[in-house]
Amino acid sequence: MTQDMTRAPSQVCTYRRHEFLARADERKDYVLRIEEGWAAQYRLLPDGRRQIITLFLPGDYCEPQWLLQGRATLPIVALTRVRARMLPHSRIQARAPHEEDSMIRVLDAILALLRNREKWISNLGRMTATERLCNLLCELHSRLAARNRVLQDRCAMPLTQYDFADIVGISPVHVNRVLQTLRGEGLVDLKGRWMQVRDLVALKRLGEVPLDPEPRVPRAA
Amino acid sequence: MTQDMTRAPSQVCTYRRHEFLARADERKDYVLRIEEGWAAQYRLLPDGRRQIITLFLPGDYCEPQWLLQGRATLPIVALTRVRARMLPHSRIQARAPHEEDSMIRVLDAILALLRNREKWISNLGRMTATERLCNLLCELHSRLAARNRVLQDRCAMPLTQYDFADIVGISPVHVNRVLQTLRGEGLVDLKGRWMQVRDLVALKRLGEVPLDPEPRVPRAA
DNA sequence: GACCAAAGCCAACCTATGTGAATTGTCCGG
DNA sequence: CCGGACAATTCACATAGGTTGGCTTTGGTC
Repeated sequence: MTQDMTRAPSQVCTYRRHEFLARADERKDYVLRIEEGWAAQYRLLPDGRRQIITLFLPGDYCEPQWLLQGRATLPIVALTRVRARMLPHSRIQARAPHEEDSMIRVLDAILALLRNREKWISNLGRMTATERLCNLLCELHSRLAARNRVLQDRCAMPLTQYDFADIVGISPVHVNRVLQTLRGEGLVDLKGRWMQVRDLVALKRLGEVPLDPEPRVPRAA
Repeated sequence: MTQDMTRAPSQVCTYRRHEFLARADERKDYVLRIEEGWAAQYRLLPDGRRQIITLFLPGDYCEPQWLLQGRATLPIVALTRVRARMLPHSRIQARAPHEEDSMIRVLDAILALLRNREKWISNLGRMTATERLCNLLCELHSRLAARNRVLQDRCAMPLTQYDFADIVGISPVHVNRVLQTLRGEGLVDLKGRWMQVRDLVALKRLGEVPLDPEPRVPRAA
């Protein structure tokens, strides 16, 4: 369980669209690293309203906190066909700090999640529908770019308008309205599972993507 | 720096209302444990819109992730007079796992934050103003109860209606409307920095506080 | 015990976004 | 090439919640 465990090629698993990578409260003695495809973690209200909490893209660790808590808290569903690598906890712990899939890297991923949620919370709480969508598109664009998955100004965009709705907390109909406008103004074009970003700067401006991350005085002061 | 460092009584600091416990991007080589008072972490949009991301109550570690990232990401402001204990990283690392303020405890706090944000995201994204407020009130009630700060059905409630607004993402005026209704229906009474919970069950029901945490089939399936 | 600022409250009006339901487009397997 | 299912689009109408502005109460301070 030392040499073999840490050297052996880790297991690869695949999921079809709509298949679960995790269910709520399931035990997990591994962490996934997504190689291909998209997945979403969500919460469901009793009456069927759904809110997507996290998006997992290629290269992301899917639920790094499984390492620490040993179980899933929310369901995770594949939005496309997904290929992922299973990284058993033991394997991660055996890695040297600088190596791929080491403890440090996974902890870092947890911190990144935490910070991303700060952003999502302020999006949902304080931004308009248009701002939220632009902000999301910018986020996806930059995450994909960081993984070399943007060619020219085009990248894959497997999310349906229903998915968008469940991420930015608006209705599917309104998603459609906003996307039409953005398309009309020549900012982005979503068509057939692909996104073409025509004016990234304008998109960032609309999405309030922080150019100056400096805080001001709080309202109360 | 071994014996002395880990045994010496850690430094206590106090902040007045509206004073900063942290500013964005400040270096932090300690974690705070709130002993008394409330604090809030927030994001500010360029035009002044504010969204509170985290509330820190007595007993909470204020920004456990400072341990891992060594710096603050967002400003934290005192909502009341606050007394907090400074726990230097070195001190935390020197603790045995079962002790107070050990590494494990702090990591646990990070995970708790992560999970709490899942809830806040789904609140903001998919619940109505009334649901959000009820849910928040339930959360605060239970967090205070866990720290033995609820007597009978009363507890301190230092948040102003502006604060509520910036937490649940609605306008202060609407906070007022909703609170009036809740008061009128005999569910809760917010008056002069105190909250009296008159019907906790009804409050939880309105706030969608999960009675069955089981997930259903996602919309897409 | 008067004063001031902050917090709470209220009403009239307005708009961003939701809802319901029907129509069209697209893709995939047989 | 056809049928079915899902996705996108449209439209008419409804409403939750935002905004503005003014008034009142509260609580802390000198």
